[in-house]
Amino acid sequence: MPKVVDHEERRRRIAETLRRIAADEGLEAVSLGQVAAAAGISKGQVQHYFPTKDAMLRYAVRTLRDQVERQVVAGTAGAPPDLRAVLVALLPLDAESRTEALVANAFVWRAFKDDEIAAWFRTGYEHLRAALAALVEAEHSLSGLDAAREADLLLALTGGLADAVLLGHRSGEEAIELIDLHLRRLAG
Amino acid sequence: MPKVVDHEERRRRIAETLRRIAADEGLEAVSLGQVAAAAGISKGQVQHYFPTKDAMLRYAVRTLRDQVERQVVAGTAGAPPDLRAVLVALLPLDAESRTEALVANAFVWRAFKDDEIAAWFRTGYEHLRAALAALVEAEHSLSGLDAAREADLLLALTGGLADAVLLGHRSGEEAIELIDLHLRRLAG
DNA sequence: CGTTTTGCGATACGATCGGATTGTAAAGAA
DNA sequence: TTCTTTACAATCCGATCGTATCGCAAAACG
Repeated sequence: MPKVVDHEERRRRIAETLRRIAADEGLEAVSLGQVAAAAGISKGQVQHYFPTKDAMLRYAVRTLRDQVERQVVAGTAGAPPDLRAVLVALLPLDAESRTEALVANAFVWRAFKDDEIAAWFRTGYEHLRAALAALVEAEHSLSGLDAAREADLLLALTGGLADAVLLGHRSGEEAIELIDLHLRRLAG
Repeated sequence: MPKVVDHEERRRRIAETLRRIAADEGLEAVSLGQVAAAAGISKGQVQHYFPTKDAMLRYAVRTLRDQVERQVVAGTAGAPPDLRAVLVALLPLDAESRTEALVANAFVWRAFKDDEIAAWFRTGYEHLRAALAALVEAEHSLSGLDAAREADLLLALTGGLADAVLLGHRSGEEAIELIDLHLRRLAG
């Protein structure tokens, strides 16, 4: 065998390039040639690591979810689990999370045609839902509330705010204020 | 001059076909050939009414917004202006509004690359925001609230719920229940 | 009636797509 | 060393894309 290479590392680098293109120019700008050129490698090499374009897209989605989860964990690290901090961490406030949100949104609508991508988004949604419900339950100021239902509400609200921020309809500060307004009302 | 034709009517028919394809198979499946074939006309005729593909897409967005506004008005017609009814009308509950929501979502991300489309979405958002604020203000059970802020909250919440319903994460009934939960809390 | 204008079908063009094929250099295995 | 396998580059293929162009029939206008 020739050069010993870390296959997973190559795939990760290609997927990162793919996501950068998807965030910058849209998912429809993602092609084998574009990805290869942007990654500084040949089309053949891309094909060597991904049998088809769909496989490449699926891999990019899979590793994106890992990245988002890491981002949320990092955004709330050090402190005790705090409901507000998690919600704020879900907003696209810095360039990095903005890129992630853009890519996620670009991929979401592929889920309608690709069951595997749909499954990734569904489990991601369920994880987040469960985590939020647990945080609601743990918050002493929110005792007496239906945690699952409030988690659904918070998830929808934060998702809508994230879209509004992403599209420039609201600023990040406004979104945080609205989250605080809602939480204040929850607490009584 | 030959056959007297209603240009606007032709364009409307083409735009409708385009939106149907976008909803069924995604925006990337929209091509001149596909639209022409689905509309039962020739590629040349499509070109005759739209100089470029972008012009066609922009027209489709413009008329979509009119359609959505008509839908919301129709969904709340006859009755006095009712905040809850408007919010529910924004959810993709039937096949028609589901298609509209799908198309709108497919187009939203084009707004990043097309300032004209971005402007259409922005004004649509502002209209909706103003309308909701007026309804909040009019609702006697909600007196004493910051109408503009509550409208933002409601818009984000409903938007997030609409996405969740569209993606199959929540059912329409669940979404309505969550809206009611929020409204009940608003009312005190 | 003839001229001009318009609606629109047909087709050609160059670019780009995803994917398949082929060639080749490098490096362990024999 | 020789053989085999792997990493990857280069190129080709057929399909499809958006757009441009050509041609012609129909109809209002002189």
